[in-house]
Amino acid sequence: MAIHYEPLETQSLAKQIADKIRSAILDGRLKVDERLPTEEELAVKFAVSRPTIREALKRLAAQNLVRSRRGPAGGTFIKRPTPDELRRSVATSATLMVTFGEFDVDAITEARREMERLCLRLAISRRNEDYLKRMATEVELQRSDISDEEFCASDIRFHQTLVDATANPVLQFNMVSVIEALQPLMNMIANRFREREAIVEYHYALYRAIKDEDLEAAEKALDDLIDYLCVQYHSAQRG
Amino acid sequence: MAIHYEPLETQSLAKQIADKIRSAILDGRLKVDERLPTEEELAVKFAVSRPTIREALKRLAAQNLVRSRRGPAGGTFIKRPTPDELRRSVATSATLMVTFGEFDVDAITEARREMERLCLRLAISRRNEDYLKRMATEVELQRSDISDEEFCASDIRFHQTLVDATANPVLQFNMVSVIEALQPLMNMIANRFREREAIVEYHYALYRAIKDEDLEAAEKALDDLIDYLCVQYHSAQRG
DNA sequence: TTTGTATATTTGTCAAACAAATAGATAAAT
DNA sequence: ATTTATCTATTTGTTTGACAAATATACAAA
Repeated sequence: MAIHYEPLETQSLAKQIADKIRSAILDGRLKVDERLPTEEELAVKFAVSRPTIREALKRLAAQNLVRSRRGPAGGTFIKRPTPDELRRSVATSATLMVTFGEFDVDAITEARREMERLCLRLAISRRNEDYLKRMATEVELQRSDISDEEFCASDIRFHQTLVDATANPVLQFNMVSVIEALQPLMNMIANRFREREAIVEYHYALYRAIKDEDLEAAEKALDDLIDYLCVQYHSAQRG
Repeated sequence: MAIHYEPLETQSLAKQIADKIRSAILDGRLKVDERLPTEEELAVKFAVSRPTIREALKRLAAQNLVRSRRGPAGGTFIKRPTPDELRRSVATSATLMVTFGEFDVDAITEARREMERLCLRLAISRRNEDYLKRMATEVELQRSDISDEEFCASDIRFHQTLVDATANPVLQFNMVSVIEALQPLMNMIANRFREREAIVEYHYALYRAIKDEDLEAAEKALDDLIDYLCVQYHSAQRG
């Protein structure tokens, strides 16, 4: 019988130190804007050299958990990651899941259909002129003569606005990854004029339905849009 | 009028280098398992010192994008983050959003109610004995005499299993943050025996409804559970 | 054929120093 | 007296050079 030994994994000192400080931040033993000791002092405290301490701090900086400033009043401070940084981090994770094939197209479209439908319902029940105006602006833009990149960017903004209209930050946070995950597919089919035109019309139908507070029409427009994207995708796969 | 100058932000060399390599990874110019040049060579290539290169690589390591090994066949390799690492990263981001007050309890419960209801529908339509068995096991466990920590962990597993039953990896990925986000609230009320008992009964009702493919009963059980959590939370706030 | 050993390579760590930014104190000029 | 310039101390940013530790490869010995 094969004996399974412990990983024994002697991790690098820098990683161990980074993990210690991170958990101190996450469970509140270190508070936001608090100043860490200087790198020199940390080196003494952890009995390692300054470069090792720096590697640890850079790991934390990569996760937006600390920031550093030079000078006498400088140092390394506990930082509160901004919502935008956290959203961006989630979006990156979602993109990696897609590029490494963890999400198949069917799963992505199903999730998006279900979740965006849900957002639709809430958006209509909280109908708000401001968001409607922003959606109309994006549709206008998409009808005009813009580049494929601008079209894709506008597409993202259109759907994100729809999600923002739910007035629910948790849904907004989660939809980032779903919208982002579908983007490669959008890019693929956005460079054909006919496809773009069709998509804009679905967007307009969606906008109108929300404006009229017509849930049924809105759900149909969303279904049609996603069905259309699926068909286009599968035909592109064959062709 | 105050003039707003550009940030002018001269970022550290290590950060610039890390960002360059990261974008090369993300848009596929560097492929998984590919070996980067040695730290020495990178130092020459970017015209900086080795510690600076190392700080850059450690930033990437913190994001699970590279791994390093010592020795002749060692070096720094492009790594594909595992789904679990990415989920953990999302969970951490969600936790930070909660602890920094970006999500209020109403938004969290609304999102969870809506999204878990959606998962419920899919889970029933894809009813699977394996997942049902796992849910039953968790309910049994929750009925037994376990610590509060174990109870909370089991609660997470119960709901995660429900989500897994949708067989949709995108939903699974997203629900991590919603389930995680509600956890502080769970912890708060899990240390009272009566509350625990009530929660288990809702879990059991949920399990039974899915087993019987009774969507209506399942939605009611979920609603009741979340309503109960809300009531408990608000009474705890007052008390 | 197996086992041990040397060797080269590469990351991990350390030590000491200088560069650059910057807050605060001090001196100079108006 | 108030502003401006300069100095100084402090802290992160970066460099250099070195040694330690791990490990794949080749080679020698049993």
